[in-house]
Amino acid sequence: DKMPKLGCVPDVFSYSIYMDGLCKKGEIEKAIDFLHFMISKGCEPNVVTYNTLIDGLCKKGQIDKAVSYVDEMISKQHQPNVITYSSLINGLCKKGETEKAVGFLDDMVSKGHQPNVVTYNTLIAGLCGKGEFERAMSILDEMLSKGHQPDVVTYSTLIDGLWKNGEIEKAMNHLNDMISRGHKPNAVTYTILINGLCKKAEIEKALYFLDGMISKGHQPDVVTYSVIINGLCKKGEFNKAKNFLDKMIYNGCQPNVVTYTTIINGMCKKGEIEKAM
RNA sequence: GAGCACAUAGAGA
Repeated sequence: DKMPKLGCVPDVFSYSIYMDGLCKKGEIEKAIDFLHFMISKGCEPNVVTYNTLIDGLCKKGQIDKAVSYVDEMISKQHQPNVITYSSLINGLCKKGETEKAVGFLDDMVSKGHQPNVVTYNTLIAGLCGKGEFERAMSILDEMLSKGHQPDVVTYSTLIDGLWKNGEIEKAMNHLNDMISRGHKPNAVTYTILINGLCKKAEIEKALYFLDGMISKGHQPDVVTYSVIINGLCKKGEFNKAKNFLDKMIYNGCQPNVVTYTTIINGMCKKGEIEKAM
């Protein structure tokens, strides 16, 4: 609102950034109104503007509406790109509609759009989340055969999915595979492994991996700490859990609502209501 | 010469 008074007018970047803000807040109705608003101000939305809105709709599960905006952008001569398709595929995956998501991938290929590593990762994550590992692996094969190198996200996704499905051997095979291919685990990869070990109550090993990640220069974040605190609480080791809470704060990592809920719940489940208070 | 404008993996209940 103030921009014109300051002698400049918002351009498509400004509008798209604001649009993204509305979408990230989940205010999708406002985002749709905003699309019309910017047009009324004489600013034509571009591919990024549409992608932003389409992703917002997809994240709300409104795939059909998202597709209608794909049609609209096409009618305005804005061709959907790999990000548009990735958003749609992600939306379908998050709804568990992996069948359709695979269909969209085939669709985009047949229309001459090349999926990239994010598109593939999105689909692999969706398939892993549904326990459809066979299909996830066939997508992995497809990306390899097309010359797309899996990245740390691809591998982390597979490791997490397989481990949570009890296929720890296979998960570790992928870990070794990624390392031998020259991809280093990052903080998320380490956290996935630490979580897997904590869930098996193997805290010692988990802490060994924690040391490993720190020595490789990856700082544990609020998720890493929360995972460990959860593992300790589930074993009733509240003093150690409290030590980690202190340690994370000391290390400049702010506990969040999940961290505290983890501790409070852990204590309450073990009848330690006083401590929780 | 200025804008990290949009998509993917990890925690509790």
